[in-house]
Amino acid sequence: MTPFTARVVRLIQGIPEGRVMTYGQIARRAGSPRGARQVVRILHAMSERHRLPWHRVVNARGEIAIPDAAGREMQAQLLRREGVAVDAGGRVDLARFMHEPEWDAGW
DNA sequence: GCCATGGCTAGTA
DNA sequence: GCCATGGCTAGTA
Repeated sequence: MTPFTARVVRLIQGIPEGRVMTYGQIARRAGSPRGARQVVRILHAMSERHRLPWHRVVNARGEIAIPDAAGREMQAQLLRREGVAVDAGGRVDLARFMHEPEWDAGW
């Protein structure tokens, strides 16, 4: 695991219940302002092994961005279960639910 | 080294 | 257009 990957993992692990972060926001906090797509990759590769709350990551517009319908539905359920309002279009109000970590992953 | 990958995104038209 | 990875390949040693 590279240092960048480790920082991304820690940031995602630090998202509390009932809050979300965006791909780009995580990339910025991990020191790679335009690395949003790397966050996608890491989510795929590391979610299981590192017990990442993958469902707390949405795109810059607050939308659930999983390709297949079943996955989108599952993410919406997981979020609602912890108190995040997801509208019919699969959108979350970032003004209400976005998590801003106190710390930038140390680098 | 090269190249595909990927659930993106800032900022035009 | 961006860019960090992993896998594969040509082509040296």
